[in-house]
Amino acid sequence: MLIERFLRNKRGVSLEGSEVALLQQAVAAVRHSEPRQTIISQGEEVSFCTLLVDGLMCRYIDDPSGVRQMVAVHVPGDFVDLHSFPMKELDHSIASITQTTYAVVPHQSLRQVVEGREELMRKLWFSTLIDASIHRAWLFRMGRLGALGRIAHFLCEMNARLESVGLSDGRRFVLGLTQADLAEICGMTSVHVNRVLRQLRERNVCTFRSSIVTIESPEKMVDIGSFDPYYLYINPGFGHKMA
Amino acid sequence: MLIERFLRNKRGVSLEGSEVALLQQAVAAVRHSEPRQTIISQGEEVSFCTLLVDGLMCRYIDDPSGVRQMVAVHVPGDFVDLHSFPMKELDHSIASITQTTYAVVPHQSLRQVVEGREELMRKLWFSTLIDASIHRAWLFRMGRLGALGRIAHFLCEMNARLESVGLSDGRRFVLGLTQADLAEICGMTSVHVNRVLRQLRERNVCTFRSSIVTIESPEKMVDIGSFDPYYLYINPGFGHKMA
DNA sequence: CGAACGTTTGAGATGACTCAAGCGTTGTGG
DNA sequence: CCACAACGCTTGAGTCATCTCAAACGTTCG
Repeated sequence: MLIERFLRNKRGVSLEGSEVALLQQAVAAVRHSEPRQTIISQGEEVSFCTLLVDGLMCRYIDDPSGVRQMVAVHVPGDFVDLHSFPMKELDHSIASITQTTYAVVPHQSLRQVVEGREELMRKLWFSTLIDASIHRAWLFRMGRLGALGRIAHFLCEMNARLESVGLSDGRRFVLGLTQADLAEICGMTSVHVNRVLRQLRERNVCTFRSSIVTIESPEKMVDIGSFDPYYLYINPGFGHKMA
Repeated sequence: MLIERFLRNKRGVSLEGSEVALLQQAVAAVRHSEPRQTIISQGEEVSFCTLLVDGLMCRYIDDPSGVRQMVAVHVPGDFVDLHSFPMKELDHSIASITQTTYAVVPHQSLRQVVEGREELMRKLWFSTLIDASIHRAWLFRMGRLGALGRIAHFLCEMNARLESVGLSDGRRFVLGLTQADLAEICGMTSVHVNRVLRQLRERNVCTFRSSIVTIESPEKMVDIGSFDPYYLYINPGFGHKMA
């Protein structure tokens, strides 16, 4: 069940059994990566897409001076670079953060799968647009929130996204990021990330220790981060998914 | 020729004459707006897309406290909310900045147009992915550049995008934004935007007066803004488009 | 045990913000 | 045709958030 998490619990879209089967068949290989490996470099021409099955990946742009800015973090079930299917080349790089397992789906196979299936193509398109929506929320975060708000907003997002694929209980989850990673995500220095995390801890809002995030006060978190999960297009009823 | 600028000079994609005609026929109405009008509000269910023909529009997210963060600026030829076609609802609002002319394209018509035309659908998809790519560049801008760099980067982007649709000569263009708009785009205050613009002027890099931007030193601009236009997916050979 | 890595803390520098006031231009009504 | 309101731009002074540089600490792993 490599792709069972893909588009799971997303509002406005839902894969049918036959579509899941088709995508499953399009998987050419399953691979593993060590932490902190570059999977695809900016500008490379790519002929396949990467579906993250386990672990965390990120997408980043580097500065001429060598500092990176992460532009996306991916959780299991994300089609990390589905946009390479229509685009062929990427404007950024992709790397693993933790150890990962991922499925490789050749563009060629995708082309066959969507042939004559506009509805499925629309769903794939939709999936890339959620990524764009997340980009916009990140822009809001960077533009309008201070350091405390940025970290809180990001952790709220991770909580919501992981919960929707069954990897958070809504308050506690494993997040294999370092403080330096958080800095690259939120556009700040790791020193300042450290101070902000301490504040969240001292205010009994949230703790982040050895890769485990515990949200003590979801209300305060949401408030500090001005977080509204609307942009994630998560089905509000996803808790009752078996109904 | 309402849509003649759409996807013009973009690398990796090019509309055929028949496709242009089809899209043209899908236009249900042409409308005008005054400056500073909300066109679509966040959360609204939409049944049509907006193709900007003339003027500037923006997309923004507002803060609970009422401050806006712009997440996109659109120039003529942009399909402002093509993503509403697969998504149906928007996670942000859309507003005009200047007076605008835009074409209204019902989702229904688009559905008919793409039916059985996967290649055209792929091109539309591509177009929404360029927006996502621009979002990522904005994230880089916000996360890694200081105030001076942010303004320079943004003006470089506008220059490149406007040039690709014939609205900049490569150094000089009309940009109907106020300093307060620039602040909302770059995540800073308008007071500070003002000081940064003065710096660019005093260093003979760029001037921005009464809606006219003049880039005196493209080299310095690119350098200050760490600008690499790769992410815009503009055809490098677009100057020779008639060849 | 030592190296490598991530975290923590401090002190000082600086970039960007806030508040506040003045200026210039444009458009409108008397 | 003038006066004034509205809006956007400009500038100054003081404050605060975040960064930089630097050092020390803890843990993990070979």
